[in-house]
Amino acid sequence: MNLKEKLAGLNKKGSTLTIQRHAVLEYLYENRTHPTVEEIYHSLKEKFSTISKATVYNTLELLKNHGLIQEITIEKGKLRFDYEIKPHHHFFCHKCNRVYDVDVAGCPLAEKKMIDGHKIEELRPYIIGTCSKCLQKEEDGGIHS
Amino acid sequence: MNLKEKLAGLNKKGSTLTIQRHAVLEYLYENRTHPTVEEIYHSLKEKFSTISKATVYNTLELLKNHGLIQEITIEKGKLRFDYEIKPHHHFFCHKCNRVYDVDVAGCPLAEKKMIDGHKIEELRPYIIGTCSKCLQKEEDGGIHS
DNA sequence: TCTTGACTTAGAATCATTCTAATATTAGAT
DNA sequence: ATCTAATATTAGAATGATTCTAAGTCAAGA
Repeated sequence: MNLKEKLAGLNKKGSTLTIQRHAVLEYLYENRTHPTVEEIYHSLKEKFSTISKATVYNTLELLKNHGLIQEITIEKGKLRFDYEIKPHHHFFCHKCNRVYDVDVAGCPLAEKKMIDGHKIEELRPYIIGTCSKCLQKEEDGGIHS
Repeated sequence: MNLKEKLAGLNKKGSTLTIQRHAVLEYLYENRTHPTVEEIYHSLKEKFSTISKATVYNTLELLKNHGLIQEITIEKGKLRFDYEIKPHHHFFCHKCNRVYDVDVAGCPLAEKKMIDGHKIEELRPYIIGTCSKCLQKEEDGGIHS
């Protein structure tokens, strides 16, 4: 879904499209790095010097509840958000704390609505490890040590 | 792996098996409800009135690093832990905040060591939704309303 | 234009986690 | 058994993320 559609989606669902909400969604549209709330807030603060953290949190919660963005709980103690809502896996590098999108075909849960009598509403397939960049660094270090 | 094996495992890996560490691991062995740190601490506090939260956190971190327990980041803002380390999916009910174990056969990541050049060290397959108990409650409510 | 409800704001409050510095315990050497 | 150095535990302070609060602002419809 493109940015305009999502912005329009907000209105349709009975929520006002304020300048702050526009800014948050636009930020996520332009930054596909799975930013933390702090990163989003800090960046928006430069454009809108009076924007409040509460507004950022409220907006992210609203967008999430409208199904327009995705919440990521891959890293302990802090939230990240993703503009992309199509189901996909996330890879978290515990060395550099980056989050990567990865495509994994053939997930047996992809089409399931229920499991063990529980209603499935969202999948959060997370993978933890060391990313290619960090592996490369370790290798470079290894050669000279 | 049974409790004795895990307790012995600690020693083998060069860590002292203190009474506190024993208590934490035993608590997880006996409580397979994926308890939060607060729940673990609160319960142990009744037996060991002087146990410190720092010790609980340190011990959980140690056990996790020794590969004896599993950390769960399914719920925003707080950690949970699982005695069971065999790969399995977790289901989080956002109505009652319970975490369930679920078995999902045929995960295409099960045997993979690498993905997109990243080294896979741990899988955290999380599912969010409404659990059977909460679905039942909603239904009961619906009948009478 | 007025009113009402929705939205934003700054900062306080809360909650989870980590840090700190002092004390206690352990394992290994004597 | 005693000593010692390293390791572990403790209480409470500090930090960091998130939520709450109360006051002020804005927006859409009468």
